[in-house]
Amino acid sequence: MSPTIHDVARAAGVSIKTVSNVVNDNPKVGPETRLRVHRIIEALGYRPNLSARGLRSGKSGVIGLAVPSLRENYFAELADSVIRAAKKHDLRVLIEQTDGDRQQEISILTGGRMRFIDGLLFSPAEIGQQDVDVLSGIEPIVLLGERIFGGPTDHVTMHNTSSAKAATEHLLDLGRRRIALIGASDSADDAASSANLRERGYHQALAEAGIEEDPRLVIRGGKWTRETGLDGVRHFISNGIVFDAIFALNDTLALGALRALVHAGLRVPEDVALIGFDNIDEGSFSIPTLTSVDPGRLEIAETAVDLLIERINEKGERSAPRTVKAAFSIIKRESTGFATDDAGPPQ
Amino acid sequence: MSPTIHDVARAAGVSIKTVSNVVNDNPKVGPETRLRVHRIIEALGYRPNLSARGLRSGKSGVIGLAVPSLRENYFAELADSVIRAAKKHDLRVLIEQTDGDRQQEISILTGGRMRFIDGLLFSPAEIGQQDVDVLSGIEPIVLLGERIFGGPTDHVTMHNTSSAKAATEHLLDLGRRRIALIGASDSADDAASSANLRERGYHQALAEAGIEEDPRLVIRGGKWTRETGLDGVRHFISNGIVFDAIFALNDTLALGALRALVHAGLRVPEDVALIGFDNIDEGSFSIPTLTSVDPGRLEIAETAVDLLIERINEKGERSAPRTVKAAFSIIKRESTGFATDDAGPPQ
DNA sequence: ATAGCACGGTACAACGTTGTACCAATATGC
DNA sequence: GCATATTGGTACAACGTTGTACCGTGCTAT
Repeated sequence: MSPTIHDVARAAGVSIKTVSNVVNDNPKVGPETRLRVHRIIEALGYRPNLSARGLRSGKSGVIGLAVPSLRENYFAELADSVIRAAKKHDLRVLIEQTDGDRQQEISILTGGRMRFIDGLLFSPAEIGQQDVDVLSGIEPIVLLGERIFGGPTDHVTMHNTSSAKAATEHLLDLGRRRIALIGASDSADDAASSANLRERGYHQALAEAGIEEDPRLVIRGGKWTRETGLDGVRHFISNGIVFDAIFALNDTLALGALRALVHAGLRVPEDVALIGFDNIDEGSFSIPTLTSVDPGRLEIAETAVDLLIERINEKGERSAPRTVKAAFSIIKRESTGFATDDAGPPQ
Repeated sequence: MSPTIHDVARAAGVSIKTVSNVVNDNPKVGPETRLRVHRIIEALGYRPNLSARGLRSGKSGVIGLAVPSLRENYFAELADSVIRAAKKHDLRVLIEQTDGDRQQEISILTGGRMRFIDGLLFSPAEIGQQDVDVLSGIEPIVLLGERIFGGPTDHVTMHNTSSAKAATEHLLDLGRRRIALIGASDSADDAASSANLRERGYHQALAEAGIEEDPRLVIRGGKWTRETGLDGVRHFISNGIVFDAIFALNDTLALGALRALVHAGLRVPEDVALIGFDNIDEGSFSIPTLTSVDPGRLEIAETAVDLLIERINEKGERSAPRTVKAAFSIIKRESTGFATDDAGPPQ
């Protein structure tokens, strides 16, 4: 068995509390005692037992991150950013995957699977406004992304509508007029879903430009996968629907669409300009490179961790929930005609 | 505060042990008592405190996974597979990133940062044979990938050499004779590194085919990133080195190379056939889709979790370390001339 | 009738830590 | 020279669980 604080205390001829004080840099211990204890700790290879510490202090030093799947690039990159942000505060991250499944999402929130984490960063995919009550659990939660507004928890999100509007305007600036939208929701119910928020920006931009919309240009339904993007373009082509630009509601859709465009012999950006959303790493290496909305992933991760830590350390009354929106930007690359000679690494 | 086992016991009029027995499906409790306790648990929303349980049982139900970075697709996908495999055994996964940095790798192994995990899956990038001693820590460790052989721990790996040989043979079968290698190591010291093992397979295949090698076709040094792949191809072109195929030692390198090839107006696979290694998701959506060596990621993850669990449950003497190699296969796609009409999702 | 036993349950200690309360010795103030 | 801080330390309880040992009741087998 690994040595405990008792073993160290015995070997050093002091009380266990003194060892504890040394370990925690508690001032109440003289310099030479401190040195002696440190030496014994080193010699024995003592490491505090985090379960015991967690039990005693009520903190484990671990936060949870629940995302649909790490196989979706955006979430892998988000997880990377979260782990880095957490590390700065000496926190570790436990990752759960929900597969975008409502049952699994709820089970994580209620199941107590994560009982010893100090707090949870939760990126919901399916649960929405109607599930607000399951969020009022005990542990601090910070929500990432959309779907639940006015809930009882902090919320870090992005400028979905205005950035989507900016993306559409970028295509309009290129002179495109028949701009397709891929990845729209097939249900208007959940007005706060990413899909519906972003779609709103699309409509706003077109309206302000005085463009008459063709509803056939909007592909609804389907998961935000490459298949959906690919099928969307195929649908346009096989039905003779003409388009000169595509706004895909995330990069994965855009990359799927890109594949179908190339396959069909359409040139990007000459025949069709293409813009995605998320600015995943892959977009700077696709052929052509992909113009995309950068939703501020790094800022989202860092803000979320900061908010969560505040909640964890909050004593007494829980203060009112806050919502933070990260700054966005449009990253212009080859798929809308902007040369990126050197396909450099993303930030 | 959340309710404890004591609250439940008081409300149900039983002892805390009985509640514990109910929670753990211990048989020593009558049906109606069990029902009553269950009801109270439900009503109070009681969830066992995992820190306390962990302290008492010496197990936390959490395993660690240390990888260079989730931003590298292979590791994101590996993490996904590990989380899924762990979930089947009701284990949770805590992820640490080492950034492929030797200091960070060592600090994870020695630092006790992960003190309350039951075991660690460790995917080393920098530490090697010379660091074998830091592995003989207390907690069970299973190594993923290469670099350390004959160490004191279990080891789940892949058929690096024979699969690399098969990859090269695949290119030879297409009639290619000037096969470039991208991603080779610039140090022959660490014979057990993935790079050197795979390179050996390349040489073996060429030798058996009776092909005289041109050392200029081997690009050494650089991280396994898209940039390195891209730079490799640029180097060939700008130096007038002729080649008709590329074996990239991982898919990221291959995708970088692909970008440079397209940029240079070379057709894949007509002018240059291309094969990668890892079979990451992205390869089935690149343009053209990427032929790759599938190293058996799923099998690796599941085997590793199984081995780790065995170690965790092992009592007394630690048995001899084992090494398992997963089965590989060559996934033939467009980059070596195999049509994949429908760019379907990977397994 | 009684030993034996299964059943359903309880009491208590222990896991390894840290907070609270306390204490002894030395230094400080007037 | 005596009260009073200050410093460096100790003892003990408590965090919430589960394993071990135990106990009472009622049933079965002799």
